Amino acid sequence: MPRSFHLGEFEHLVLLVLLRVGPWSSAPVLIEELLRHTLRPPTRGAVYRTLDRLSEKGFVTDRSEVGSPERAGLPRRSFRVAPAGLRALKQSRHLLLGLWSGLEGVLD
Amino acid sequence: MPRSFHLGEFEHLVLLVLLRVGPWSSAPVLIEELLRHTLRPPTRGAVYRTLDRLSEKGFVTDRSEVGSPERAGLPRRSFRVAPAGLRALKQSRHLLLGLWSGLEGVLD
DNA sequence: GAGATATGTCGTCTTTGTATGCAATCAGGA
DNA sequence: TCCTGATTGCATACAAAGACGACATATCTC
Repeated sequence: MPRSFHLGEFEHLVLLVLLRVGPWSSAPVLIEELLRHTLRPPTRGAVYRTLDRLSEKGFVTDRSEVGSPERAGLPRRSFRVAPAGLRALKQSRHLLLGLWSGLEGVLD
Repeated sequence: MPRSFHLGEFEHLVLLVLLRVGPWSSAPVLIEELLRHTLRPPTRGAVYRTLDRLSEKGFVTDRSEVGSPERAGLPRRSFRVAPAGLRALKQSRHLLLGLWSGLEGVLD
């Protein structure tokens, strides 16, 4: 997939979930949302790795907040979908919608 | 993703395309259809490997026809989506539709 | 402090994705 | 019939993605 922008399956999910929960969310929040939608509980390691990769690709922007102990358990790292990430999401969506078109009956 | 049924990104595409082109299609036909929908030209090797894996997982059924030289260049191996494959496709679709819901404006 | 809980990192392994190249098959013409 | 080139199937090798689990660090409560 060296073709620059192809999202892996899990990368796709993580990116989508990040878009849902909103800008500057932390990994635990993403994990919680993932759990709500899929039944599989992803390990934190998997999520962080994926976020790293998405970050390297420029699909998400991340920032670390060191000195803001506002509330209990405040995360140090938060993420948001970058423009390129949004583009990739749109692209995947269009592709799938196109492939599904005409199969509505078969696929429920 | 050892979780039995998770489709990889490309596996998903190949399975979907197989569903589109119809039961007992050959790899070249799938490749052609893939080209029509995605802009990336997958190599034959990639498609065959993916079909092998889908077959191992029970998502596609394949058969080899040896003695049917009906027409020019008739393929020897053809594939169809197995029930488990259809289930996996439905599942992926439901998941994505769920994650997209509410984001229509953002994702076009 | 001390213990419990929450958060982030990393090494390692398995699974997927991709490219390359060889072997077999087949069509069509010399 | 025997080349020749195109098509098809597959093995091999390797890169990227996904997953797990152990470890480290922080934070809260007491």
